Amino acid sequence: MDKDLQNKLENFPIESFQHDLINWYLTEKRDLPWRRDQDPYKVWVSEIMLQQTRVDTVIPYFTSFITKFPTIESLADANEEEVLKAWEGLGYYSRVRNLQSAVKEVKESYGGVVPNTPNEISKLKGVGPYTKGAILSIAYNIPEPAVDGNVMRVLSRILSIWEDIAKPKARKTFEAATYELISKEDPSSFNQALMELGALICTPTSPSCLLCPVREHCSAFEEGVQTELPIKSKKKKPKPLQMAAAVLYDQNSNLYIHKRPSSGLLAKLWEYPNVELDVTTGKTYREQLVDYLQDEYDVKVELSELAGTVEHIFSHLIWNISIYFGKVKNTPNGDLVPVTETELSKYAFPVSHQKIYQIFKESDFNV
DNA sequence: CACGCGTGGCG
DNA sequence: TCGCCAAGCGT
Repeated sequence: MDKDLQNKLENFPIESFQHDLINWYLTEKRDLPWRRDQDPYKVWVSEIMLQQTRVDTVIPYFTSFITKFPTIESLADANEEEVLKAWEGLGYYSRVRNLQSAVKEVKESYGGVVPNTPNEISKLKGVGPYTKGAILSIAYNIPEPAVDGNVMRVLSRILSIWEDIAKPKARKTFEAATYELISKEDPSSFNQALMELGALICTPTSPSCLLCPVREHCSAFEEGVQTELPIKSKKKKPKPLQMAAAVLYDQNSNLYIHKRPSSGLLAKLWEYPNVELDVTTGKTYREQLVDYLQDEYDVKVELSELAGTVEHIFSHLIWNISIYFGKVKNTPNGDLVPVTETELSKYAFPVSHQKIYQIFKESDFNV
């Protein structure tokens, strides 16, 4: 461990800090659906959903997901399409594909019981250092660090750690500190309390230090630098791409959709056929889309004029999608699947493609 | 290590 | 309007 940090921890009133933090948590913690019991499966599902996702967003998804898949076994045996549908709109879809894969592994190799050792649980797909510590501490009361963005922010202030928390190696520093600070009597409450404090009091831009149960232990507050911490380097801007998408239909009122590849962006989700446009050619977007539909799906179409646009912002890129409608003139190849509008609700789409369908539905375009 | 990987909310 | 997210993980 860093010598300076070691020095800070030696002079830190650990027991008093634990006591003040945990007592605050036990009094003030929110009544969240995944805190009703310590079922390791439910703790696991909640931790995966909460990765990079707000509590308010997760709550309805968690409730309905647990209703649909109440146990390890039910999720392991579930149809993949149905599982993706339950995640539709939550984002980071590899989370749920990895979760189902890991749950199958638990069913087959661990008798359906979530393992309770760091080694075994780390081998499960989608369970990284944070989720490992969260499940072990919250479900099994094992004193392992669960270092997320909240914990790094809170501890960077408490201990005045000026390390860039955007760098992967910073997590090591905070794990080392947490090993020293964590309550051996109640590691579950301790870890959750750090995160709860980060969510409710020790917030990123304007922390409520006057309400903080541990401000007398906080180095940054003492120095008046709480808003300078944590140090976090900037991410780079997403790169904009021009896209065109087609809502295709036939004389039987079928719509034509395509399943995305099993890896990469929005893997295994469904979409309306679309193509990235080359803005350097002389061809119009509409012409490029017609050519693409012919080349990719062997389909001839009668395409409308521009019907609308949809923007889809990812963390690393932006799709600017121009929307067209089109009647198919022949039967497309098997990569384009005809479905009725009723059947659409069984397929999981990214939000941008739900918006594309909305534009189609709300238009006065007659199918 | 750097980057790919979603989405909706907020100051 | 727009940057910055919010309980990260896989490669």
